[in-house]
Amino acid sequence: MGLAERKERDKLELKKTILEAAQKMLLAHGQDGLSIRKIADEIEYSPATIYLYFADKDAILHELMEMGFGVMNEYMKDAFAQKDPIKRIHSIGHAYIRFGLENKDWYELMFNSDKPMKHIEKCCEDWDQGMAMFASLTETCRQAIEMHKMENVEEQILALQLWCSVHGLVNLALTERLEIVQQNNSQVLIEKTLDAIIHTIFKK
Amino acid sequence: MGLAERKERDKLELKKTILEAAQKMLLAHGQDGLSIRKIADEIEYSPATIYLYFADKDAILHELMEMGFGVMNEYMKDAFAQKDPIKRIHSIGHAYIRFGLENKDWYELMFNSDKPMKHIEKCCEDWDQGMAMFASLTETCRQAIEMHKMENVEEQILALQLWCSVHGLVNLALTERLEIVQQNNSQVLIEKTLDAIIHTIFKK
DNA sequence: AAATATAATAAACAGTGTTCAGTAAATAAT
DNA sequence: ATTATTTACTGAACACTGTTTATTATATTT
Repeated sequence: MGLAERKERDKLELKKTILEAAQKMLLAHGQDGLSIRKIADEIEYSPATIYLYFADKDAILHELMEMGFGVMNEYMKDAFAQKDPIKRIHSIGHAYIRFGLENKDWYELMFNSDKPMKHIEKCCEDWDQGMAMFASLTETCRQAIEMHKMENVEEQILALQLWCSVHGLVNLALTERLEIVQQNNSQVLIEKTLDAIIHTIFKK
Repeated sequence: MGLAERKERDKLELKKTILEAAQKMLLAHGQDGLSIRKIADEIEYSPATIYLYFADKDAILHELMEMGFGVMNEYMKDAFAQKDPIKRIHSIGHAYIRFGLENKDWYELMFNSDKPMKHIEKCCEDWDQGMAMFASLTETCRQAIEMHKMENVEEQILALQLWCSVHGLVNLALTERLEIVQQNNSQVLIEKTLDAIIHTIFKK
């Protein structure tokens, strides 16, 4: 059955080509500049062909989202490797923010857009990479709580507290709300705020 | 010149009618379901007419955003009236989150969408209501810092720390990221996280 | 009554996601 | 080798979107 297999490979091949064109467009023109017709144009197929490989646009955005987590993991690798849990939290925060600011379109897809989530609902899938990342953060928080002998602190709540802070910070920055409210150098402002967040939690 | 004035009034009248139809659509079907052609249909004018009253769709979304701040102010009124600055911060946080969760489409427009911001840039206007709200929060932080004799805490940074936390929390909830990561009752989770944020900052 | 200014629009342009009937080519069965 | 069937693909249409422009109808001035 070598023939059937080659066929299968060819199908995957075109699917990959579509996704590559989609990624190129996302990075060049953002989610708004990403259209199925333009993808079709780019890969020199008709728009209808794309629907033989993806259920709809949401499905494409979902796959792009998964690719985005791949990019993010690169940013987070070193941070998660840190031994000391509190230093690790600091590094994770920094890496998270840096990823967000440097990859607006990936970030949008992974943490804001409802379109990949719609696909997840439709197909009864999971937001598994997001869940995995949060689980890792929660585990780091557990270690930090243990190490610092913090009382009455739930690891889940602490993890969420950290996540929503950096998530909010990144979003305010990406949507131009920060620089309008405060003319200061945004980069420095963000840095100082992240430091403040972590310091207030783990102050000695 | 009573006639010219009546004309002027009539122009404002139709502008108001357009905005009312737009608001109705926003609340019924969200920003995606809000189209100029549907507004035109609703008010029984041609789409082109709307462009005699608004430069483009961004201008309409910007006016809606301003209306959104009106709605939000209702939510915040009691909170800002609190005497004790720390209780006030708590109340503001609660009111902010409640507003966000109960008014997804307003919130989106005010704090996430780039379209009203594009209009602000184009017309060299200000995000004045957003700035005013942040200024009030900053002033409350100044009072809290003074009262608690907190050292090495900048009011601006503290205000931003609070804002980005609740902003992040609201966004995670509105985009369905919360309930996926954590199956617990989201409402309770949010409540506990807000309490934790404020407790870690102002712990005795 | 004629000239002018105002208000509204029909129609077009260029784009979007998506569906479906139909075609051409490759494979399978006879 | 010829026919039948499956597979891969597409043209064209549908129902939308924001926006512009030339034109028309109405109202106001002269």
